Amino acid sequence: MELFVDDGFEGFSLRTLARALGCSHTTPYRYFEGKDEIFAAVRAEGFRRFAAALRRRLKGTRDHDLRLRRLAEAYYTFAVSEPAAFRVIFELGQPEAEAYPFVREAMTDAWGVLVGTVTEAIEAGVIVGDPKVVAHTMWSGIHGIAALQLSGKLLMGRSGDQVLQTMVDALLSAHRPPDKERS
Amino acid sequence: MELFVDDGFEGFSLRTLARALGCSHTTPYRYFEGKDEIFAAVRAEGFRRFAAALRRRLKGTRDHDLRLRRLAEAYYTFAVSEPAAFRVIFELGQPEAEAYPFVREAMTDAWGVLVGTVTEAIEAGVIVGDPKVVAHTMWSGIHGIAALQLSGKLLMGRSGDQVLQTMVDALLSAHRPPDKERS
DNA sequence: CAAATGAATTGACGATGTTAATTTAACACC
DNA sequence: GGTGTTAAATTAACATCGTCAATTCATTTG
Repeated sequence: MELFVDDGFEGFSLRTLARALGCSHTTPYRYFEGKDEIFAAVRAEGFRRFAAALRRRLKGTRDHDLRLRRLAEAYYTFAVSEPAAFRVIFELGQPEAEAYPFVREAMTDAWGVLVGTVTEAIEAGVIVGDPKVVAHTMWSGIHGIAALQLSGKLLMGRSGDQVLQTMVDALLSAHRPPDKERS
Repeated sequence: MELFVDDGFEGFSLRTLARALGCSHTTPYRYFEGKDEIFAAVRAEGFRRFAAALRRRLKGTRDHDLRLRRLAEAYYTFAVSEPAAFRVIFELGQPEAEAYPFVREAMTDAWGVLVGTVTEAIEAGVIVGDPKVVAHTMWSGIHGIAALQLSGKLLMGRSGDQVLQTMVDALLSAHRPPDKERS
């Protein structure tokens, strides 16, 4: 994953990887079937780091509203603090990589954190709606901010925090129960 | 851009392009300085199509609320109906491509449609807030849905429309003026 | 027609992903 | 300790890629 930070995304090569590892350029073929699987392995690792970062930020927080806010914050923070991992995970247009089962597994695990937190908040009555739809809406909102930030299209790169705050407030207030108390 | 649809994103090669054009593999060098500039040209074209699609959908609509909804719809529709162009535009992690002035130009033009429509709606009193922040928030929300849809992570690929509807409703209702009439 | 200029092609170089053949290392067994 | 077997790593080679230099072809100009 370090090679992605240095050489960018396209410039990644097995041979420089092998050079960095101190072995010959075909040694990785003994452990992976080719570049695609190495790619997939890095992707899976990215998903694992992502899920771990989300869970870490959630740990110890009981209040559902705060959990949702912290989840959004962790999502965005992960994107800007580990851009290489975020890119590897969310880069558009590599549908074949998810064919590897261990990538799908790591992906659904990370996704489970997001959808699970939303579902718990709905069950607790903090917000209302179809868990899947609400989860995907919130996730999409945060993801869009992170994605545009990473490609340098968000406010010319400055202060994504304010946009994030606006987004979270809007999404939460739109899904408040009509006129109930939180249990 | 067709080659991106067929061969994916990484598999694009100048030589197959030349083969498809019926010329030799170095002929493009007479018109472009290299692969990067060809890439940038395709990117600029993508931005132009994007801006054109947005303007086309906006044409003839006066009501600001409807304009914002149609803009969001056009954004999403463009992503799913022209995924190759959308990828070329919004793929993460190619900051060097925007160095070409004609790419920046096409990008700021497309961006102007989005920020302009939001600004007009704010000036008309339909929604409130800092134009830049509101525009980026709405854009991010729609963009996130489109991006996740394209990478197959949105509701397992089905029914992004419901998520889009939820998102737009949430973002619009959150920015309504406190208790005023629309002028 | 000759000269000169622009356009297109060929040839070559280093680098990449991948496969096949070859060498090196490690280990059980008589 | 020597032997056969298996795993691991290396070397060699191939097709392809982006790019540059030299060359050929075409077209216009005087």
